[in-house]
Order: sequence, then structure tokens, then C-alpha cells
Amino acid sequence: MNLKQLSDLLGLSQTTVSRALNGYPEVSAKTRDRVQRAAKEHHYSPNTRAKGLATGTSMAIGHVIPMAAKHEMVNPIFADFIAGAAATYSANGYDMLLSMVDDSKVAQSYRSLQSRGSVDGVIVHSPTVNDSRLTLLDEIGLPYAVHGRASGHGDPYCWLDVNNKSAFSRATTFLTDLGHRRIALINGQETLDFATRRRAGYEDGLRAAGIAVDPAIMRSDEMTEAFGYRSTVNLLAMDAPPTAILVSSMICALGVRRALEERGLKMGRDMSVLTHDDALSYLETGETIPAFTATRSSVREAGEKLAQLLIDRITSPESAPPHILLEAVLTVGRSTGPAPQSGV
Amino acid sequence: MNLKQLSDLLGLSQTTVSRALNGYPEVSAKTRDRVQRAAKEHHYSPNTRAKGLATGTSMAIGHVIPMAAKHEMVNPIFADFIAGAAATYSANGYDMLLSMVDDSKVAQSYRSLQSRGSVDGVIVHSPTVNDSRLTLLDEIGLPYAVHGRASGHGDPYCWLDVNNKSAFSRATTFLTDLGHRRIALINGQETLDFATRRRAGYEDGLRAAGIAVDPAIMRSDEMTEAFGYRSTVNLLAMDAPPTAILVSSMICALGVRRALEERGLKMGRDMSVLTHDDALSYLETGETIPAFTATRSSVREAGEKLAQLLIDRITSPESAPPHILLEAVLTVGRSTGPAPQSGV
DNA sequence: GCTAAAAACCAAAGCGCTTTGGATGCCTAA
DNA sequence: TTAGGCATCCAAAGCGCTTTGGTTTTTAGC
Repeated sequence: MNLKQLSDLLGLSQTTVSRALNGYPEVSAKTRDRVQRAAKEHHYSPNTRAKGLATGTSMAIGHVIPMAAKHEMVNPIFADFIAGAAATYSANGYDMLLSMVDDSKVAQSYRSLQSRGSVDGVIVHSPTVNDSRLTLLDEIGLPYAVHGRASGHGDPYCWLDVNNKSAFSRATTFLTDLGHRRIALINGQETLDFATRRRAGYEDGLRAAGIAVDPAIMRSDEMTEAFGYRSTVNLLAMDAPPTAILVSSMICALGVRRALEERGLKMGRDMSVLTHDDALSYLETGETIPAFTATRSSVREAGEKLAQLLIDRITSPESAPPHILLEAVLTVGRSTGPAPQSGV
Repeated sequence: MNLKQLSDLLGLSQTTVSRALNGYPEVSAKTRDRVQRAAKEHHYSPNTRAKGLATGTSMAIGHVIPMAAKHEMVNPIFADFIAGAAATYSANGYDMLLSMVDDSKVAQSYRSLQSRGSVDGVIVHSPTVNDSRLTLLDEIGLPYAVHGRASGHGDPYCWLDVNNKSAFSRATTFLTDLGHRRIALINGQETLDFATRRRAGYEDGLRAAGIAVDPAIMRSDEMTEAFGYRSTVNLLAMDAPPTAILVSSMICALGVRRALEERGLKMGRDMSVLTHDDALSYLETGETIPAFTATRSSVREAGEKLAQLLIDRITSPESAPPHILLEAVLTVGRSTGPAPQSGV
């Protein structure tokens, strides 16, 4: 069923039917009603491509997910973020176009999306410091919104970020307040912008307590369960092991816990663990007292809000690029406790 | 830059340029070369919508992910599966259109994709027994491929599945061979087709060892970490607790391990745990001897292959719907061991 | 009853591509 | 020399929609 068939059926012109369906005023109330009823009855929806061709918009947002070629790792955050964004899109009549491409093909992928006119805008994931994607997008004129920030990008742009620095500085202070003086950091890859901010927050927190930053107890890599495990084993084997660990992701923290428990160490007593928690849906425990003390910020909610930001930007491009800075909530769970008395 | 501009630039007709770019023979080699060079130089790609309008195809595949409205849970498998599918799509020039919709709106969503002509086919996720989506898709004539199978659907259709029954029967036998007689099952929701097959395999395995099926030690729910934990705590509190647990998902198994370790029980000695492992990228440990004994099957690979199956089906619809049955690999890790001597 | 304005509707152009159905020029064979 | 056959190229129609620039019908005002 297409417009012509529907209008023939109704004995109206395509113009009138189109207008009736799109809410233009030049149609009488009764005709509009008749048209809408008929459209519903015959499951008519206008052809996306034809509509897009005519209007010059695609009503679709692109997500280009860069994938590390080396071991095809998918960021576990991704699913929840996407779910949030998808909710916003469907509420606003947008489709979501997803591509996962090798790091090296990202630029080409953006260019193609733009020149093929497949999307009205894109979400930029996992920004790095001085992210080259933003300059490219500025250059080709494709509207975008960034999940996180890209330090070093001069021009104003649209972003949503968690206040990572503040969160990790507060987390560190929380630990120093408990008497911890030797606090390890298990961070994400520090080419990523958020990781540098978390690190900065961590260092601020240490300095505020008069503790020297010790690179020997700082780790940084892709945030897998295995990395958390490996790092912890490694830290425990040190001459002066930390009494607390600050972790950048819940997945990682699961590995930390495994390493500790395997060695008969109890979280919160023998080792304090404080992790960032993206509130991933499948890791929710629903317990009243959470297992982990955590800086918490829902990545699903981030997806919802950032998508809205981008849509707003697309529909009113003249206004200044909006941004949102979310504060993480520091929730106290059972994984932290006072530092052991230093009776070495 | 559009076709007209490019052809004007080259002093050729749109026809010739179009043919040159699409590899038709009615163009001299030198002209084709000249055209392709110019297209590259000016970053020309044909407008997707216009091309789609003209050809009647969209070169896009839809993924409609149903989301349980109750707590907006995203299946953690999803990201890896999607990554696999995305790889196939980009290799074949397809785009991926993703929507996440409330369970109740799935049918409407398919209808809309079809009537708007947004996709050439769809992937069906998480099929249930007698899944109504398949009948709908048959009815509206939208090509599809199913990740898993839908018992009860009469007509042949395109699918890719892990042999869940065989995997879980072999897993159960592995445990009975070790002397276990009381084996619990922590399964996914049994409205889902794969869960019923796993259960059937489990029951087969028990029967083969002459063990009665005991519903008291069988659990079934959404496969979260919390569910694994809860179930295990619960099983351990029984008068006659199991000596082994068969788990349907790695995420769940993490919860099982947490419950055990919290109680000072050691996997493989005090309790044998065997889990299905979808080889999720962020849970890879890379250890030579894996922590968990598992029936293993890469869901990423499933995504890659199923996408290819669907594309084949779209490009040659006349052939019989193809399907693939993957066998899971049973890998022995450190989480299983002989049953404790029954010296009750 | 007549005119002007407002309301309701319509024909056709145009979005950027593919593809049909020719044209045009050149070469070969009779 | 000329017709036929190829190899190249092109003009224009058509995909399904929106939108411009009308035309026709009603309504309102006097």
C-alpha cells in the first residue's frame, strides 16, 4: 500500500492525503479523520526512503562503534547505552543505524554515512584525548553528540559526561578518610578521555590527603574481568601491597573480587575495593546493601539523555551546542572498610 | 556532491556515470576508470535513499530487540551477537537498523519496518516456544532469520542455533560420570526456546544415569548475576543440597561463584559448577586452564553466520531456508571435580 | 443576489538515483 | 559503398513521497 493507492481508494489527491497524515491545516477535520482511519486500517506507513528523499532528512541517527581490531572486544557498557538511546529514538520517531568498524575505518565510515545521507547525525562513543573524529565531523558538517568529552577539542560541541574527576576524587577521599594510605588504581586505557579524568581525580584525592602518587600501584588497560584479576594478583604480590583498590569498571571489579576470594581475602576487611558502576542491567543485584561501594551513574540514562541532546541539536542547529555533566552517586556497600592498623 | 554534479563535472550523462560505478559492461574501460577516480576524489557515494527508492531495496537489516518492560534488562549476549552480525553486514554493504522495543510493541515494530520499507529483512532474537513473531513475519512477507529456534513453528524458516539439548545432555553426563547424583539446574526463563531445550538435555542426561528429575533443584529466571547468587544460596540451604550445578549463562555463573566463595566453598571441590559460556568478549580470561568447565559456543560467531544466512536468503529467496546447528564445545576447567564420597 | 475572502482540495514538479529504450559513431563484411 | 553489428553513450521515465502554486467550492458580508 502506497500513497497513490490510498488516495485512489479514498477518492482524494495524494496531496490531500499527505497533508491529512502530516497534520497540515489545509484539510477539513472530517477528511483528516477519514484518511487517518483508512491509513490505520490498511497498515499504511509512508515509505521511509521516499519521504526522506522528498524532505532531505533521514530520521535516523548513526552509532559508529570503533572496535579494537586486536581482539574484537565489545565494550560491555555499549548494550545498556544503546538501549537508552534507542528508547529516546523511538519516542521521537528516529531510527538507529549501527555500525561496528575497525578503528582504522571509522573516518571512512563517517564520511560514507554523511555522503550517502543515511543519517541526520551521529553519536560518538569512547572519545580519546584530542579525538580526531570530532574534527572530521566538524569538517564534513555531520551533527554529532559525544558520550564523554574529548579534551583538546577546541570548538564547542554537544556532549554528555559523568563528572569522572569529581567522582574519583571523592572516591579516593572516601578511602583516605577510612585511613587508607596505599590505594591502587585499576583504570581503563588512558588514551580514553574518561580514564585520564578519573586518574586526575584519583591523584587529586591522594594529594588532598598528602599522599604521594605512586605509579607502581596504578594499572591501565582494557577493562575486562581478566584484567581486574590479573592486576589484583599482581598488586598482592608486591612488597608493599595496597590496602585499597579503586577500580574503573564493575566488570573489572568482578575480577578483583575473584582474585581476592581465591586467596581467602575478604573485601571490606582485608582489602577495600571501590569501583565505578555503570549500573549495567544484568549486573544489578537488587540487594539493599550493595556488595560494592561504588561511584554510580546509569549508562542507560546517559544514552537516553544524550540521544535527546543530539535530536535537539539536529532540529535546532542554530542554538549553542548543549551539554550535560552528570554527577555520580557514591553509594557505600560492603566492599570497603577501615584500613588495617599499621602494626607492620 | 550528487550524481548530476558528478556527471556534469565529467561531461558525461548520469546514466553512464551510474553504470560505470555499478560495474555495468556498457562503459568503456577508460571512462569507467575516469569516473571511479573522480568519485573517489570527491568523496561521492550515491544517496542511500534515492538508490533505495530506485531499486526497491534498502540494503539494511533490522534487529528488533524485545525488552522486558518490567526492569529494562538488556541481554548481555546482545552486544557480542550484534558485533558479529555487524561485521558481516559491513562486508556485504548492508546497514544495520536497530530498535529496542517493549515486548508488547514488537509486532507493530515489524509491521512498520515492512510498510515503511526500511529494511530488507530482520533478525529475530530470543525466540520463544510457538513464537508469534514468526507467523506475523510470514504473514507480512518480511524475510527473517532466527537466532535460535522456535519449537512449534510449522513452516520451514531460516535459523542458526546451538545444539542446546546435546550440549546440556553431555554436560549432565560429564557430571554424572564424575559421580554426581544430585545436580541442580539454573536455567533461563523457560518460555524461551533455548531454555526448554537445555532443560530437555539436562533431563536426558539424568535419565541416562538413572537419576530422577527433581524439580526442587531446578531454577529458571532471567539470567543475571543476582539470580545465580540467589539460587545458589537457596540451593545450599536445602536439606539435601546438590553437589553440582549446571548453569545456563556465564553471567549467572559469576553469581554462583560469589555465593560459594562467600561461604568458603571451593568450586570443583565442594561444589562442581558447569556453565554454558557464550564466549562474551569482556569475560574472556585467556587463561590456559579456564576457571569454569563449560559448554562453549561463541555468540559473536553466531551473529556473523546468521547475518550471512539472512543475506543469502534475501538475495536468493527461492531456495529452501537454510539453517545451521552449531555444536558447543565442552571444555574442562577447574570448577568441576568428583562428587564427594557419600559418607553421610 | 452578488462579490470577496476563506476553506478545501488538486496537478505537477522535484528529491537523487536506476533503468528502459533509444541514439550515435565506428568497424566489419558483402 | 553500404548495411549490419558492436561498443558507447544518452534522454527521459519512474521509484513514493512532499510541497509549490494553483483551482474550485463554501462561507460571509453587504
